[in-house]
Amino acid sequence: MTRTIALIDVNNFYVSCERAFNPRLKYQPVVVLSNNDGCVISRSNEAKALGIKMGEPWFKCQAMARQYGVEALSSNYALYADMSNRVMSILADFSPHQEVYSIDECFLELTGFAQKDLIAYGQLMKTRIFKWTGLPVCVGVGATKTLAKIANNIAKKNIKFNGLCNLSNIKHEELNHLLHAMEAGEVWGVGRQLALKLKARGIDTALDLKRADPVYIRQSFGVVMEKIVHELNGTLCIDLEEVAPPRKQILSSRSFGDAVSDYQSLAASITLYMSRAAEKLRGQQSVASVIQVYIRTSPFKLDQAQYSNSMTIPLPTPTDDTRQLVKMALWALKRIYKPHYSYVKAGVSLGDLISKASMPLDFFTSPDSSDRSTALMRTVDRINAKMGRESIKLASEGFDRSWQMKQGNKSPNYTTSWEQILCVKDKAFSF
DNA sequence: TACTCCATATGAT
DNA sequence: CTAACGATCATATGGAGTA
Repeated sequence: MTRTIALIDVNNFYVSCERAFNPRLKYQPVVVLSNNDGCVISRSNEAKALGIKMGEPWFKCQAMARQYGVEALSSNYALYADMSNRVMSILADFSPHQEVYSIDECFLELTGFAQKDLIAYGQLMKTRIFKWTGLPVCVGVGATKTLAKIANNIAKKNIKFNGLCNLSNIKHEELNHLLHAMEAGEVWGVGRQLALKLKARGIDTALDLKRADPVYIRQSFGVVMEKIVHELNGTLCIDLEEVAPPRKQILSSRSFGDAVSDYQSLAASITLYMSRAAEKLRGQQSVASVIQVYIRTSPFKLDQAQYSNSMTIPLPTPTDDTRQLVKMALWALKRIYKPHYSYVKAGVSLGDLISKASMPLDFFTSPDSSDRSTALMRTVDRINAKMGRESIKLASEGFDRSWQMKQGNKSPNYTTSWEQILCVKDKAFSF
C-alpha cells in the first residue's frame, strides 16, 4: 500500500517562540543566538532578508545588525522545549502514529486519508497550532519521509503554497518539475560533501538523483544514498520511528563565557556537565560503561598556543551514579590538564550505554550498595525536579561561576516560571 | 581473512 | 572599552590491532 506521510515544521522556531510572547518583535528583524551568544541559530524572515546567514558568528554581523535594528536574543531552551511539547501534543491528536524528529518538527502517518481531505486536514493543523500556541507551521505531505521533507521545503519557500504542499497527489510531470528546480544538496541526507560528489558525477538536481541508477548509487555512495533514491521514487525505505530508541551516547559540553586557565574552574565545569549527563542517563534508565572527558583551547585564535586533549575511561562496572561518574571524570581531567593554556570549552560524554534493567550483577559490588546508590540518585533527581535544578549538587561544582556562558539578552521563562511571568507583568504594565 | 576497536568525517537540526 | 565562532545526536569509513 502506498503510504501518506506528513512533515510538520515550525517556521523559524526559536524566533517564533520569542515572538509569541513578545509582540514587539513581530515584523522586526530578529535573531536567536546559540549558547554563549556565539552564533546565529534562528532568524526571522526579515533577518534572512538582510543577508544574515545561519550559523554565522554573531560578532561578525553585529555591527551591520545594529545598523538595521536587528533584535538579538540569547537562546532560552526552557521556553523552546516547553513550546515544543505543546506543539507535539497538539499534533499527536491528528494521527495515532507520530515521530518527533526534532525540537520543531514531527512526522505524522496519514495513510488511508482520502486525497480530497488532506489539504483541509493540513490546514486544520496549521490553524489549530497557531491558535493554541501562536506558532506558525508549514505542512508537507508525500509518500515517503524524504518526499514529505521536500514538500515541506517547497511549502516554506513559495508563498503561493500557503504553507501547505501535498506531493502525494500531483502529476508525475509536475513533481518532476519541482524536483528539477531543487538542488540535490537540498535533499534530506545530502550534505555539502555528498552534494559535491554527486555534482562530480553529473547529478545536480533532486530530479537527477531521483533518476539515478540505484545500483550505481549504492556502489559509489553506499546504502544510505540508495535509500534516498528509492524514497525520491516513492518507495518507502525509512519508516517512522514512533518510540524514540534510548540514546547510545550522551554528551554534555559548553563553551566558557571567558577563557579559563585554572584547574578549579575546569573541575567545577566538568562536575556540572557530568551531573547533567548523569541525569539524562538515569532519565532513560541506562547505565554507562565508558566516559570521556575533554578540554580545548580556541581553534579560532591562531595566534595563541593550542592544546586539546581528551581521555576515555572504561568503567570497571557500568553505573549511573553521579558521584562515581564525577570522580572518574575528575581523575581524567587531572591527567589531561596542563596549566597556562586558555581553555574555551570543556565537555564529557557517556558511552556504551546499556539498559539498567539488563545490567548483570557485579561480583565486586553488593546488591545492597547498588540499591542504596539507586535510591539516593532517584531522591536527588526528584528534589531537583521539584525544587529547581542544583538544589542538591556535588560540592566540586563550586560556587564561583565566573566561567559560565554568556547570555546577555535572554527572555523570561514565560511558560515555566511563575516568578519570571510576574516580572513580565510588571514590565508590560509600566507605561 | 574477518572481525573489533577507534578516531575521524559527515549529516541533521 | 574590548573581544567576541554552538550543542547534541547518528552513522559511515578506513586503518590498526586481534582472533
